[in-house]
Order: sequence, then structure tokens, then C-alpha cells
Amino acid sequence: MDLLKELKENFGYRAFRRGQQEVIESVLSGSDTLAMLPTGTGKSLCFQLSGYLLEGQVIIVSPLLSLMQDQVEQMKVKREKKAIAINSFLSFPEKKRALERLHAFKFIFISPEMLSNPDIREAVENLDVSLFVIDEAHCISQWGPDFRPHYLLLGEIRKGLGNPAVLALTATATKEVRDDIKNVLHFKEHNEIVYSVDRRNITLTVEKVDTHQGKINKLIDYAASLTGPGVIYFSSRRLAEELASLLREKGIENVTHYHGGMEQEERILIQQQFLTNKLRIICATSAFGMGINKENIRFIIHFHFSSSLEAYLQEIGRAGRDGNESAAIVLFTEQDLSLPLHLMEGELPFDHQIEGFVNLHESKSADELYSALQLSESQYRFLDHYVHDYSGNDPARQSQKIKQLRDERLRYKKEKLVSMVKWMHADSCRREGILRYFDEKMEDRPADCCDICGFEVKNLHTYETAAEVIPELDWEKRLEKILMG
DNA sequence: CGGGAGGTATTTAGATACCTCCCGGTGCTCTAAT
Repeated sequence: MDLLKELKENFGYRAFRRGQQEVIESVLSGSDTLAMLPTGTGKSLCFQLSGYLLEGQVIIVSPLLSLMQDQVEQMKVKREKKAIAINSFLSFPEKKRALERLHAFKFIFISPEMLSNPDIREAVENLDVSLFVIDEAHCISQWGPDFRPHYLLLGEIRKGLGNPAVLALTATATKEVRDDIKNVLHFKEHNEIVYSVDRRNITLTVEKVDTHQGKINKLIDYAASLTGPGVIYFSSRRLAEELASLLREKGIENVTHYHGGMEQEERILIQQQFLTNKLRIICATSAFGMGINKENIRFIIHFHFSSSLEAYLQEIGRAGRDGNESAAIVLFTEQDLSLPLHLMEGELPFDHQIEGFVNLHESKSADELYSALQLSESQYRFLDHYVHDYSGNDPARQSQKIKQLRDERLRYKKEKLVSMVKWMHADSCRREGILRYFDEKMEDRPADCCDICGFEVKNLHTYETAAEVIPELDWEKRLEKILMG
């Protein structure tokens, strides 16, 4: 088959980007495929073109509603009408109608939660699915075991679909995480297509500061002196808000905050304004990022460091997609370690909660369990998921098993955190450190590599400011469309 | 665990010092009430 010809006919492009052809060839050969391609490679083209060249339907599992809506919308702009997103944006009658005529669609976007619903499963199991795509597949490993356990059911769901070929797409996954993904999805004969995670145009800097106030002062300096669009990451919603308003008080314009506690509409609006250069700096929690396709982000500052090197790489990887020089700066104090540790521990159930749950879950409702054991949502989900795995055992044994699982998970997360902290404290090249973590070797050092290699932020090339504000997109209509489906 | 808010004591009427308490991220979906 002449893939180039198909590319030209279907998309009007004359050449593939790096990795795309290889992925499509693997998918068309019928093998399961795990593709790790750098951000901005055009991963969705891989499953779209493959879909056109295969007989049956394509199911795409996506972690975020906004991501799904966006992809469907983009496909519709390109005159692909046979794409639909099945999610909670649909009203009950809309959902019912969509399920009745699901066979009429070629590309079906869906969340792992929705896909686990028995009615939906029945509907999709009647389809003729030729490709099962998992977008942002690292979520399986990053979120599956506690935050979003439905990710762990995808292997079973695949079986129900008649074992179609799988395409798992991600930009950052260590070898360990890739193995995890393959296990959960029950990979059979497969190809792994892995490209380097190195982003040569992003310089890496870690700055140790003595106090919290010292970090704030540094942040103000950077926000005032760095040009171009940037994102500042925080691990607290309150601080993201406070620092955004402090920066505005200091005369820095077009700054706002963004986090998961805000209204969906407001979040979409901020993304749009950032994309069109009406906002320059976003003070955000980790909620900001996935699905942000902005070419000219010039800097990413971490006011709080990420809880793993993978997450860090995802976050800084949003900079410099246009290939121009960009900066990643971590500001840290030794005291910063307590917050992520605390968050990790609070996410999983404590001993007494495990024991209580094991004893009470059969006689009490979910609401009663929540209040009797003072459970958070993620603690409840963890317990609810694993209590069934050991239902044959006596309560003491059951509790012991669940505690073991919790300890393992906690250890796993702490190890990731420790790798991040060690990396920040290291006195050897930062780029080499990251590449080593991903089992890569550095071939060729870029000129502006990292602070250890002699790079100083003050020498950062002054960029052409993206002064040009992109003409008013009709965001209100867009917003309405996204919200109304 | 650390930072911020708010209260109290101290010392002398506005401000500082110290204590205690509280809070802290990521997203999906369903249901019930409006």
C-alpha cells in the first residue's frame, strides 16, 4: 500500500512526521503497537489514517472530556462527520440516540469510566471494532491503580470487543511504565516504537532557594524579565491564585490562574485566551496542560516541583513546540518535599480505614462508609476496587492483603518522587540525568543544555514577543459547542 | 510537614510574639432537586 499517497489524499500532506509511518505500518500489520512519540508529532493522525485504511470502527479512549470534544471538533472541521464523543456532555436522550446508531460512526471517542458502564459495554460489543486506541496511555499507570481505577479494566474491555488490535499512544513513559501499559491492555504480538524524550530546545535549570519568600521574589523577577508566553506550576490552588494576583500587583500584565476547582466554562475560556495570546502567563496546578496545543510557550517555571520525572517532562514538554529556544526552571526549597509526600499519603487509605471497610462494606451503603470512615473519594475507590479482589478471604487476611497493596503503591509513588528530588540535587548534567531515567543515552549536547553545563537564565536569548494577538476567534460559539456537544 | 489565618498575651494603645488550628492535586459519572 502506498501510504504517502493515502496521506496526500486523506489529509493533503506530502510527508509524514517522524515516527508516524512506522506506527501506521505496525497498526496495519495487525500487531499491537505501543508508540512513544514526542509531543507535537501528530499522534492523532496515526489512528485516523489507520482507521481509514481498516475496515471496522475505531474506539479511542481519552482521559479528558475537553480533549475528546476538541478532537471530534477538529475532525469535523476537516469534514470527517463520522466522529462522536460519548460522554457526560450528552443528555440522556442524546446518549440513547447515539448508542442506537453507534454503528454509523467510524471514530468513537470515550472515557474509560463510560466504557466500563454495562449498557455501554453491551452497545460497543456489538460493533465491528478493528482498532482500540488508548490516547495518553501513561494514564493507565499514573492514574489506574488509585485515582481512576477504570483504567485497569481496559484489558477486559478489549476482550469483550473481540480482541481488536491496540494502539497505545504516549509521549513519556519509562520502560517500567511501558511494561505496565502492555500488561494492563493484554498485549500480544507487538511492536514498540520509542523515540527519544529529549527536547533539545528546552534548557533545564534548577535553582535552590532558602525560603518560601525567596522563591516568591525569584518568581517575580522571572515573570518580569522573561518574555513570551509561560506557565508557572504550583501544587496548591490557593497559591496559584495568590501568586497570580501578586504578579498583577507588580505590574505584570495578562496573568491569571487555572486549576481544577474552577468552572468548566472558565477553564475553557482561559485556555482559549492563552492560545490566542490574550493571556501571557498562567499560574496553574497540574490540571493545566493536557490538550494544550500552543506552539510558542517560552518558559515553564515550577514553583513546586512535580511528583515524578515523567510528570515533570510532560509539563516542560509543553514549551517550545515551535522548535525555538525555551526555558524550564525549577525553584525549590528543602521544605517543599513535605507537600507532595502528604498528598500521596492522604490519597490512599490508612490502616484503620482498610480494616473498617473490610468489616463494614457488605452491611453499609457507600454514603455510610464515607462518613463512618471519613474517606476521601480516592480512598473509597481504592478500597472498593481491591476489596473485591480478595473477597474469598477472611477479614483479617483481606485487610492484610489490601494493606500490602497500599504499601506497594505508596512505595512506588515515593520512589518516583525520590528520583525527582535526586535529580534536582544532582551535580551532573540535568539532561543526561533525565535521559538515563528513561534508559536513553545522550548523543549530542545542545549548546544551551542546563545550569550544570554552564547555562544561565539571564543569557536566555530574548525572544520575539508574540505581540500579535490572534484575531478574535468566535470563542463563545466554540464554548457553546464544546459544552453542548 | 509547612504556611497562613486568627486568636491571645504582653505591654502599654499600636505592635510584636507566640500559639493553635486548618488545609493541601489530578477527573470521570450519576443522581436528585430545581
